[in-house]
Amino acid sequence: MTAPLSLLPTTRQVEAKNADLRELVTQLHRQYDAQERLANAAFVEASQAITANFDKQRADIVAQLGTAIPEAVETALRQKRDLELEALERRHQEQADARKRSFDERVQRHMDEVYSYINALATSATKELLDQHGESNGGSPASVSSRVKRAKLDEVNDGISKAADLPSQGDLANAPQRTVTFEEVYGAPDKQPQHRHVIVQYPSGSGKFYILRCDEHGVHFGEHPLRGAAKHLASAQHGNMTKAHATAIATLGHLVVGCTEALADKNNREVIEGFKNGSLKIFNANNLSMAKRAELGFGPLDPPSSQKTKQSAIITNPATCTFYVGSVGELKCPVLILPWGDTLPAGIQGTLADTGLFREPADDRKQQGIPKLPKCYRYDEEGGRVKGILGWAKGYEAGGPLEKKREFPVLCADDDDYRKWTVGWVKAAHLSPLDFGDPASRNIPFYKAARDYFVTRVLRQRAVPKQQSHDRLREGASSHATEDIVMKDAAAVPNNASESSPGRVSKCVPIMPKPSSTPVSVSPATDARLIATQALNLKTPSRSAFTPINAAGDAEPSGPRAPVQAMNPTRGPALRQAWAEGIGV
DNA sequence: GCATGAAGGAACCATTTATC
DNA sequence: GATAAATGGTTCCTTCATGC
Repeated sequence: MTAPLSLLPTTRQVEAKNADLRELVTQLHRQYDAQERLANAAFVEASQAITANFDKQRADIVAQLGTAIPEAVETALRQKRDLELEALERRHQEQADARKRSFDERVQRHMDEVYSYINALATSATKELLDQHGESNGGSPASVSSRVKRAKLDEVNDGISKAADLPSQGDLANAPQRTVTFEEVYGAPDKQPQHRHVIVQYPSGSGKFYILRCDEHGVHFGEHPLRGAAKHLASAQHGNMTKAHATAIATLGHLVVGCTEALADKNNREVIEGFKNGSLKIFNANNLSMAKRAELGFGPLDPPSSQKTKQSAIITNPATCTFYVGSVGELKCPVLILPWGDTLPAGIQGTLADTGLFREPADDRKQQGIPKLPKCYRYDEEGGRVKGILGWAKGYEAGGPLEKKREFPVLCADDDDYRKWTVGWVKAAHLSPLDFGDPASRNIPFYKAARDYFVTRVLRQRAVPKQQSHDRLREGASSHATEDIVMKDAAAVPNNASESSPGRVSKCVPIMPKPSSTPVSVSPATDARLIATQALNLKTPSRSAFTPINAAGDAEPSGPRAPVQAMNPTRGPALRQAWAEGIGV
C-alpha cells in the first residue's frame, strides 16, 4: 500500500495548479463580463445621444425657421443620424469581437500551459508507480491491485480533467471549475451574501461541499438545489441536458472551500428556515421581465425551440422604400417599408402622418377599428395629435432588449391595383426579404403588382432629384391622373355619407387615386387632404376610402371590399383576420 | 430479498408574454 | 384588464441499479 501513496504529492501538485487555473479563469470571466456590461451601457448611451442630437437639431431648425422643416434638410439630418448610428454599431461590434477573441486566447493559453504541466506530472507519476510494482511483482502490471491503481490514476486524471475541462469521463465529470469560500456562502458580520444557498455534499460522505447556481441565466435554487439544478439543465436553456446530479455538480456546482459537515448543516438550517418563513427569496432571473433582465445584465430568454429559426432571421432594421414579404403563417404579401417622414421616396406624395396611421391617442381607436400605435416609437405630438415619429422608444433602440419587437409602417401590396393598397404596421418578426430577381418570389401573391410599383414609382423617385419628384407628381396631376398617389389623411377627412358603416373606420387606410382636377397646393400634406376630400366626393369605384377591409367575418360591410374579393376569391375573412393579427392593422 | 440512491416522468404552480 | 399559452422550477412518484 506504500506505492499508491507515493502519488499523493503529485495529486496535490495537480490540484494546486488546477486551483490556480480556476481562480485565474474566474478572474478573467469577471473582467470580461464587466467589460461587456460597460461597453453595452456605453453603446446604448451613445445611440441615445445620437438620436437626441438629431431631435435637437431638428427642433432648433424648426424654431429658427418658424415653419415646417424643409424636406431636404430633414432628409439630410436623418441620413446623418443613420450613418452615425451605423458607424457606432459597427464599432461596437468590432470592439466586442476583439474583446471576445482576446478573452478566449488568454483562457486557452493558460489552460494549455496547465494541461501540459499536469500531463507531464501524470505521466511521470504513473511511470513511477508502474515501475515500483514491476520490481516487486516480476514486472507484471497485471499483478497490481487494479482497484488501488484505478483509484490513484483516477486521482491524477481527475486533476487533468479539471484543467482540461473534459467532463465526459465518468466520475471526472464531477469536477467543478469554480470555487467559493464558506464565508462567501454563509456571510460575514460585515458582508452578507447577495443570495443564500443550500450547501450539498456530493458525493454523499465525500467531504466535498457545493452550492449550485447558474450564473449564465441568473438562476438560484431552493431547498433541493441538486434536483433543481438538474431540472434546470434539462430545460431548453441548456439544450435539454441530462438530469444526472453529477452533471449538475460539474456544470453548476461551486466547490465551497473551508466547509465542513457541521458548517453546512448550520448554513442549511438557516437558509431553509428563511425559505420557509419568507425572509429569504430564491432569485431566478428567468422570472423577470425582459427589460429587467437586460437592466441586470442578463441576456434575453432563449426563445422556444420552435421559434429559434424564425427569430434568428428577424429583420429589425429594414431598409425604407424597399419591398419585403410580410408573412402570417402561410399567408404572404409584399409590403413596402415606408419612411418615417416624407413618403415621396416610396412613391407616395405626402408624409407618413398623411396616411392616417397616426390618430389622436385620446380618441377611441379600438372602437373605430384603428390599431393602437406601436409602443416601439417615441412620437412627435402636438396638442394630443401625433405628427410623426421621433425615434425608438426605450428598449427598442439598436441592441435593446425589445429590438426584435419593433413594428414598421408599411404599404401592403394586397391587391393587383396599387391604388387599392392599404397602409398599416407590420411586426419585425413577420418580415422576410423579397428578391424580385428570385423566381421563387413569383409565387408570392401580388408579386407582379409590387414589382411594377417598385420599378415605376420607387425607382423613378430615386432617379430624379427630390424637388423634381414633387413637381413631377404635382404636374402629373394632369397627365398621369390615375397613376399618381397621394395619401388620404383619415384623421382629417370626415366620414363620407356614402360610407356603408358610418363611424367604423378602417384599420388600414387605403391609398387613393389622385383626380385630374386636383389643384396644386403648397404643402404636400394639405394637398393630400384636399385631394382625398375631393376624392371622396367623386364617383369612385364601389370601394370607399374607409372600407374596413380587415374586419373579420360577417361584420364586414359587403359593398366596398367586394371588388377585391371578386378579383381574389381566395381572400376570405380568415385571411383578413390573419392579416389583422399579423400585421397589426 | 431488501434498502438505498439516482434518473426520469408527470403534475402542479408561478411567471411572462401574446392576444383580445 | 382578462385570458390563454408557453416556459421553467419544485415536488412527488416510479423504475432501475447497486450494495449488503
